[in-house]
Amino acid sequence: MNIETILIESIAAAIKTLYGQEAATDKIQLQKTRKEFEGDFTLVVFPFLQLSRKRPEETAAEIGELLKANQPVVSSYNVVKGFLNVAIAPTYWAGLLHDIDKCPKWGITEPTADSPLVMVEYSSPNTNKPLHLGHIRNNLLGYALSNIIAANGNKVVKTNIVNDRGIHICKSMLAWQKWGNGETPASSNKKGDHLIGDYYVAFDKHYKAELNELMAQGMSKEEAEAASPLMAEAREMLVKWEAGDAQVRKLWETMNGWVYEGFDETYRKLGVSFDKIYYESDTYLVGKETVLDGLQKGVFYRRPDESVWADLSGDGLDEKLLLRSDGTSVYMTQDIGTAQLRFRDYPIDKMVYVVGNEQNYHFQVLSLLLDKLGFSWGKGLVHFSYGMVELPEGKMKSREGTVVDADDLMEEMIATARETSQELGGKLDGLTPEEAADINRIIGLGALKYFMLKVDARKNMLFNPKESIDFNGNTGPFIQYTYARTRSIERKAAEAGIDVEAATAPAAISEKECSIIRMLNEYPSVVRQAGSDYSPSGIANYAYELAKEYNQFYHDYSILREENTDVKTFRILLTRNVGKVIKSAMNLLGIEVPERM
RNA sequence: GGUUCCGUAGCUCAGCUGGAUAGAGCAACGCCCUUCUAAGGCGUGGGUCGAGCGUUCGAAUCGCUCCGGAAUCACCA
Repeated sequence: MNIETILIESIAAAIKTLYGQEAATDKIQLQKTRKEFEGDFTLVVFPFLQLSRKRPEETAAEIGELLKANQPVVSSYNVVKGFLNVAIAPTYWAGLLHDIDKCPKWGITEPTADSPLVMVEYSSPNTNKPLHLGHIRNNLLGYALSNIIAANGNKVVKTNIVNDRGIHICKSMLAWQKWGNGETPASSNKKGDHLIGDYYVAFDKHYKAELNELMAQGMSKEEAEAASPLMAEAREMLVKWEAGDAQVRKLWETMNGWVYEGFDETYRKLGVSFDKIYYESDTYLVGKETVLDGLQKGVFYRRPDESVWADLSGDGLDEKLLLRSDGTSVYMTQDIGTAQLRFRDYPIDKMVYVVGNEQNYHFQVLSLLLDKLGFSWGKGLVHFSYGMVELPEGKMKSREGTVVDADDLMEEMIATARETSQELGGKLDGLTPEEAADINRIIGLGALKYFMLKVDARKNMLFNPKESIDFNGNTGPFIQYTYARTRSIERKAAEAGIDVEAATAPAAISEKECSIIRMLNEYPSVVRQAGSDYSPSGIANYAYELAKEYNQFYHDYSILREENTDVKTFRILLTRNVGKVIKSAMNLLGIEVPERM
C-alpha cells in the first residue's frame, strides 16, 4: 500500500474518532508540502470545519496529534493556518527506496493477455515531399504516446497511414517525366523523399509560369487554372492511375519506393517506428465499399446528382459529402476505409489518432460516422489533437521557403551538440570517435525531442531556428547530463567494490534525500496520469524536476567521499534509482540517455 | 457569422480534479571549478496570471460576458 493511501485512511479514522462522523474520502486531499514549510504531505482541513465546529488551527492540531499517536509512519506534524503538514518517518522513506530498488520496472504496468488493444496512428505523411518540423512534433508525440499507453498496461499497435495517391504525387511524377532526365536517388546522391520534393516544387514553378503566361494573354486566374495544360496532364495521369495503367503504376511504384527509403531513414534517425503501415491506395476502395454498404443500410443517402452524403444535423453538425457525383472518394471516405481494414486486421478496443488540431472537425465527424457504421470504438475514438509549430514569422509556408526540413534540423542539432562538447573541452576524452559521435547524436536529438515534448501538446508552440535549441536549463541535455552523473557514480562505486544491495537504512536521512525518494514514489502515478491525460509533457516536466532535485543533492552532499559507510551506500542506492527512473521516463518519451557525456 | 482551442515574467514555457507568499529555463547582473562530470550549483532584479462580473472560507484554476490570437466550417488532402 502506498504512503498516501495509508495517510488518507488514518486521517479518515482520526476524523471518525474525533467528530464521530465519516468524512468522504475524496474530501481528504493530500498534497505535497511546499518547500518553504516543514513536512512531506499537507492536509487541507477547511472541508472538515463543519464536522469539527472548531477553528481551523485547532482542528488541524487535533487531527495531527491523533495521527502522530496512532500512525507510526508519521514522525511529526505542524500546523500553519488551516494546513496540517505531516512529516513521514525517515525509516519509512528508507524502506521505500529499497522497495523501489527491487522493482526493475518501477512505475510501468505490463499488459496481460486480456489487456485492451489500443491502436495509435501517427506520422501520416504525403509521398510528395520530405518530412518537416510539423511532422517531427507529430512523430515524437505519437511515439511517446504509444510508449505511455503501453506503460499503462495496454497492448499497443503503432500504425501509419501513408497518403500515397492523388493529384499531388502525380504532379511530382509528371515533373520528373518532363524534366528529370532519368535522375534517381543513386545518380544524384540525394535522399529519395528530397528528390521527389524537388520535382513537386518544379511542377509548381512551371505551373505558376504557365498561369502567368495565360493571364498575360488576358485570362482571369480561374480561367487560366482551368486552361492550364500542365494541370490537365496531371489530372489525366491520375485518371490513368485509377484505371490501373501499367506505365503510370510502374512509375508511381518506383518513385514512391524512393520516398519510402527516404522516410525510413528519417524515422530511423528520429527513433520512431511502426508495427503496421497502411497505404491509402489500398484503403480508398474499401472506403468506397463501406460507404455504399452504409448507403444500403440507410445510414447515408444519395442525392439526385448521384453524390452520397451523411446527414449529421441530428448531431448538431452539417451534412457531409462521402462520395462525389462522379463516384470518386474524398478524404473522409479514405479514413472510413482505413478504419474498416484495421478493424479486419486487429481486435481494436480503442483508436487514437495523432493528427493536428486543424482537423478537429474532421475527427468529430469521423467519430460519428464510424459509430453509425457500427464500429464499436468509433464513438470513443481519441483525436489526440496537437497544436501547430510556428516560426517567428508565423506558420511555415512551403511557397515562401520557410519550411524547416526534418533531416536538416536533426543534422544541425547533432552538429551543435558536437561543437558544444568541444567548446566545453575534455568532455569526450578517452572515447573512440564512434562513441563520441554516438553521444553527440544522443544529446543533439535529445535536445530536439525534449524541446518538442515538454510543451503541452494542445498548444501551438514557437520554434525559432535562429536561436536554435538550448542545451542548458530545462532541456533534454540537462536531464541526460544528470543521468550520466548517476551512471558515473555507479561505475565508481562498482570499481570500489561497494555492495549497494547491502545498503541498510542509515541512522539519519536528510530532508533532501526524503524529498527525492518522495519524488521517486510519485513516478507510478505520474505515468498513470500521463496515460489518462495523454500527456507526454507531464512525463517530461517530471523528469526535469527529478533531475533538478538530484543535481542539487549531488552538488550539496558528498556521495562517494562520504565517510559513514551506511550513509554512503544508501546514497549510492538513491543515485541508482534516480538514474533508473530518469532513464525510464526518458525512454517513455523516446529520448535516449547516454552513459557518459 | 457558427464551432473548437489558446492568452501566466522582456522571451520560451510549467502550474489548472479550487488551497499557503504564482514557478522554472533563457536573457541581465553578482558569487562558486586543488573537492564524486561547471552541459552544473547559489544569489539579485523582473508578475494588475488578457479584462470584468459571479460561485466560495479560499480563484491563475470553476461559470458567465467581453477583448485579443489561432484553427475550422470545400465535390482539397
